[in-house]
Amino acid sequence: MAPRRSESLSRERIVAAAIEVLDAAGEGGLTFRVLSERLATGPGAIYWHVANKGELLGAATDAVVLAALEEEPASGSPQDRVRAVALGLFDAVDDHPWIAAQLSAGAWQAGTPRIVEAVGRQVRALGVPQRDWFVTTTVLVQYVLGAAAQNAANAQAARPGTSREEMLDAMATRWEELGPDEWSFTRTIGDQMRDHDDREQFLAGIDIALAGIAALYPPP
Amino acid sequence: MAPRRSESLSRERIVAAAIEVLDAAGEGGLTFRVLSERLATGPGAIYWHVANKGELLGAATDAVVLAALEEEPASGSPQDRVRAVALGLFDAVDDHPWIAAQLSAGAWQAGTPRIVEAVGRQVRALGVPQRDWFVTTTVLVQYVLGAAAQNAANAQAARPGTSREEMLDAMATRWEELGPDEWSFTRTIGDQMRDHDDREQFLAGIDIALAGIAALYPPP
DNA sequence: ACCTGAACACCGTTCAAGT
DNA sequence: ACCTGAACACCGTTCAAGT
Repeated sequence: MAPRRSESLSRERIVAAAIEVLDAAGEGGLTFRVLSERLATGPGAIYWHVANKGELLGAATDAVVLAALEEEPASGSPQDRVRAVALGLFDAVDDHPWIAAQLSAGAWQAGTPRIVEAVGRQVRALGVPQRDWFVTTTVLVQYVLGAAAQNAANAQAARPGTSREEMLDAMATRWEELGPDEWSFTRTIGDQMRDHDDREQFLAGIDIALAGIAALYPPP
Repeated sequence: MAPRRSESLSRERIVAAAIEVLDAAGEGGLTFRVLSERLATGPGAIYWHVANKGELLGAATDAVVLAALEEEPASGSPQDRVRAVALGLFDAVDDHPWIAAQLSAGAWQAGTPRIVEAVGRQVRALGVPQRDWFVTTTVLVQYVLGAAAQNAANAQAARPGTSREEMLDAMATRWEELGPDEWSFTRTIGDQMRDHDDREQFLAGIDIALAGIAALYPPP
């Protein structure tokens, strides 16, 4: 059922529709034909408002990231606020897995400064000396975006019909069956991989980074 | 000039040719038609050895990752060996930027266990208690892959004709011109972003993680 | 078993023509 | 200024037919 054309086309309406399509069908499912049908126009019409598919994906990612950052609470310790920003982005990637590729590839797009600002303020509050603000903040942001992206990819990787548990179990079993010498480490962590919780694992990374920052820049 | 068909087709020859095309023309440049022309066959022939484009990209990524890990030295402190593995992957991504998308998306493919093994052995040597081996190793691997991927994306983002310096300078200037209140942090790190070195920045992340591990699991 | 190459069902993007 | 929709130049993938 083609939706009736209530309002005229606009960049915002196009981006909103693109997000719906992406959430429902993934990046491969977003097509100018599908999108224009949903908007009750022709494919060419979209190009009046958006330069190309890449820009459309970028705009959709930005919208999702901005929405995620707005929920960020304005109080708590710097550590807690870093965790809050990180978890907000983690959940956003979880809800919209297609932004993962954009975040790790689209590199420092329009939405990224917001993330930098949100994280950087806590880095400053943590007592990191000014000359290391950029490095420290970037490291945190890179971890958050990179880890969230890889988590989303893992979640997507399951072939339809296979649950997360089945997939983890299969992979853990494969690891446990590796050669004893060449794989002396990997063999032993199969059951930890089977049992782990993605969110906890992600937060453990934040805690390692925060502990490292505290160790390198001890508060007075 | 179409190369003469010296040997018969094989998965290895196809993957090797794919890597050459990818290095020269990027992911968008890899086409079954281009590839088959280079191999002096028809596009259909490739499908006898490779299931589809995704599998081909995965195999190419694996080959590059395995080659990078083989250069890893077998001596040094655990910290230095973590740095060596990390830098090896960083450089591999730098030389073959197209693997970035694979590494952050292809999640735990065939090459990943090797990375886990290489990093995990050092985590073990660092004295991390066994019950935290999986989390700690995964955090390090996620940082390495995520940060390397984002660095590659940044390097690629420059439009042809723009140097890295020009791009960084333009971005730094944009940051410095942001509103004083809303962007009180981001405004101040423009010059650090202008001057930073990608490799050093990447290694700083490793050092923060190692410092965090040392703080959370103090050696006896 | 392995390769050929035409054909299929798509894509993103453009653009003359309309309003 | 904005929209239409046919057309262009591609894709990945399949498959009957060959060797």
